[in-house]
Amino acid sequence: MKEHKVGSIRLRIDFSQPIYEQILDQIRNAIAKGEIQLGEKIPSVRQMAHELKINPNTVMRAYRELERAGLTEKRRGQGTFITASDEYVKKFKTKLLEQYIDEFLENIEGLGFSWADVEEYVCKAKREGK
Amino acid sequence: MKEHKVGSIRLRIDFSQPIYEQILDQIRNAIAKGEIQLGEKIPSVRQMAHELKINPNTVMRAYRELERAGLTEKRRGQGTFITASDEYVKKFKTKLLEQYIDEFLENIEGLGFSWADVEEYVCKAKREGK
DNA sequence: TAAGTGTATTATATCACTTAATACACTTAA
DNA sequence: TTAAGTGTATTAAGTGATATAATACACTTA
Repeated sequence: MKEHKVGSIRLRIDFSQPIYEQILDQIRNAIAKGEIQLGEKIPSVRQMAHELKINPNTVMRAYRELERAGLTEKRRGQGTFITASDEYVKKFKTKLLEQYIDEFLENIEGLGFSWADVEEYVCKAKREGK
Repeated sequence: MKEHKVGSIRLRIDFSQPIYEQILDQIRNAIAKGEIQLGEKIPSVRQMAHELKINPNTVMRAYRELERAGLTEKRRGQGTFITASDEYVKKFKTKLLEQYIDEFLENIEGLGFSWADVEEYVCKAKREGK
């Protein structure tokens, strides 16, 4: 449960999930939230590995997935950069939201709650969360 | 992605998750949905293992977790039974719902959508889902 | 007593994840 | 040209979770 700041990126790594997945998720979310500027260079594989005290291969895997998602672009000898498309990030955020919603609806489906019940609990959770 | 019917329980087992977790989740949900009667005897470890063509130890693990969650009660020489408390199931369902809601809110937090936006997408997903 | 329960143990196999060491290709700046 | 810093690739090994296998024990019921 350590909190690191690598470059402009805040990362919380624990043992709940694979490390590469945590890095992937958190950078992805940071992009969606606008915490990382479009076009910005993110820390190199080696620097990230060094600061998080993990293996470069693990960072590599996270970065590879980021590129597969179309969120970053790598330039040999220069580094890894956030894909500079506002439009794409917007689409990506929407896709993320819809994915989370589908997952949520699937989870609660058949639990026997009316939608009014669900809404009430959501409101309660929102009040308590903040 | 095979569909089995063991006793009164429908089970879909695939390779997306650990087998014991799928059994656990699906029996838990079946209880919450009322698809399994309270007090009912569920298939024995051996029968379940035989029908799903998996190892008894794997079934055991699922059943152990079910008991840890307070949903079942085992009687040596007799079998495993659903805990006969309507009240407890009700509490359990509420806890499940709240857990799913928390997870959902945490996921979408900071994506930059207003709550009105989220509600709109939820409505859309509900229409398309059914 | 026999058959059917849950339980426990030990051993083995497989896979995902992670680390480690090393080498190569490319870019930039001194 | 050279050195340092990039991403990339490969091979090997270690670890833990998951699953299987074989076997034995304790209990309940018919």
